[in-house]
Amino acid sequence: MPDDPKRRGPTRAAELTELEGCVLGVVWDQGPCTAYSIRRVFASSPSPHWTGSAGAIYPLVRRLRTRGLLESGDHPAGPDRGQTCRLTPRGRRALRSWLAPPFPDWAVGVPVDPLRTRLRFLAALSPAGRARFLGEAERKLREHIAEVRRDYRRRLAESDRFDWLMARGALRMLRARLDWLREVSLELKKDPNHR
Amino acid sequence: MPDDPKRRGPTRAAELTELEGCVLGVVWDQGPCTAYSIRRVFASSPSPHWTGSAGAIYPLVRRLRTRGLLESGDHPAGPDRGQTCRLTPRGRRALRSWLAPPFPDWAVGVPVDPLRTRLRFLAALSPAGRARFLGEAERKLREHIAEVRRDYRRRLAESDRFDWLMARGALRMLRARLDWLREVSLELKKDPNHR
DNA sequence: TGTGACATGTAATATGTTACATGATTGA
DNA sequence: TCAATCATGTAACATATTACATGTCACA
Repeated sequence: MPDDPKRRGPTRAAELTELEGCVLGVVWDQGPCTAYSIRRVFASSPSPHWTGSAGAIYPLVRRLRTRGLLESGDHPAGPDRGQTCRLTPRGRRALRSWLAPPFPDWAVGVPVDPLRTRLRFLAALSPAGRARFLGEAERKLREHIAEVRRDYRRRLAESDRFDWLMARGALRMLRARLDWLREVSLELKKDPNHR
Repeated sequence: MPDDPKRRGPTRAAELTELEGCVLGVVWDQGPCTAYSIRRVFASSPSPHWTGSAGAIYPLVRRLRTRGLLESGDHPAGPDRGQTCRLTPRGRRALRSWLAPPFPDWAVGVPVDPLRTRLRFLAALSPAGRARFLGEAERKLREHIAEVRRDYRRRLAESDRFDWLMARGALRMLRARLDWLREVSLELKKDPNHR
């Protein structure tokens, strides 16, 4: 194999992974906070991409501390209750450089979509199975859109402008998927048995 | 932490990861083929999500063989040149059940978008930095759309209907992102300094 | 005969998940 | 006081990446 086509790394010393960038962003956003409160942000976010599992966050925060991007302060409820962390100047620079252009190619590339992935192999199902696939996908997608909308409305009060814009982006994405599913349905109805 | 909010597993014995499902799909699609040819499919796919690295594919194929989802045959160029693999009946069932509803929630949820992720923290940049972010993102996104379109046209001859539908989906996704970026730009122009 | 592409793998490494362990706090 | 929840972690595990180690084949 050419052994190079889409390399992601090696992570230069100064570079951040997505999760590291997000964690710095959360700390920047919240001000001094504990690892646990960072976890809660991920756990309560509507995106299922990261669970904010303890085994991810605690070691990661330690790593960022070691690299001098976070520094610790005392916990407001007493020093024996763990530590809060806040951005160092270097951490702030790292956040900005993760955030800002130039973007890696994969960040701009086609986003991964598990439904699209599966559709590639849809011909492996019977025509009836294909119809079920599309029906179920459309149903769950509509449900999910409604849920995102609700969540977004519920958070309107606390959310700033960028939260709002993110939600708009997520909804645009979901609607594009839904439109696409309907297009696929129409296409398959024309000729359900065609491979 | 509630220690449960978005659990992904534990992978039941019969379940497949995304990559495993895709590999079964590729084998189903291509008929008997070698691990190397599976790698090539991933490496040449326009999606950057998996590199099809040797260290991922070879052990994975072995795993699927052990689980009885793939079985090996002789290599057409001689038995000392490795083995081809093809789906067993169980493998075919596994593929169909990975493919078909019910879908896991995260498969229908908002797709991950690194640009959207970053935008959440855009307020950490200066107003000029924000403008650069949006300009660069839009530029690279347009470039990428053109590239996907070219790739799609180039493959038109060899591609079946589902390839075509996948490409349509990818383009819809990319266009939705582009429209969103333009919406964000307009929004920020109204009031560039507002946090 | 040697150079580069093709092909098959393994090893070291990194990262994230689940599951578990532990202690403090709260409240019925 | 006992259970549930909050909070902080660690351990075992799975999986994917990069980088490396080989071997074969075409062909100049």
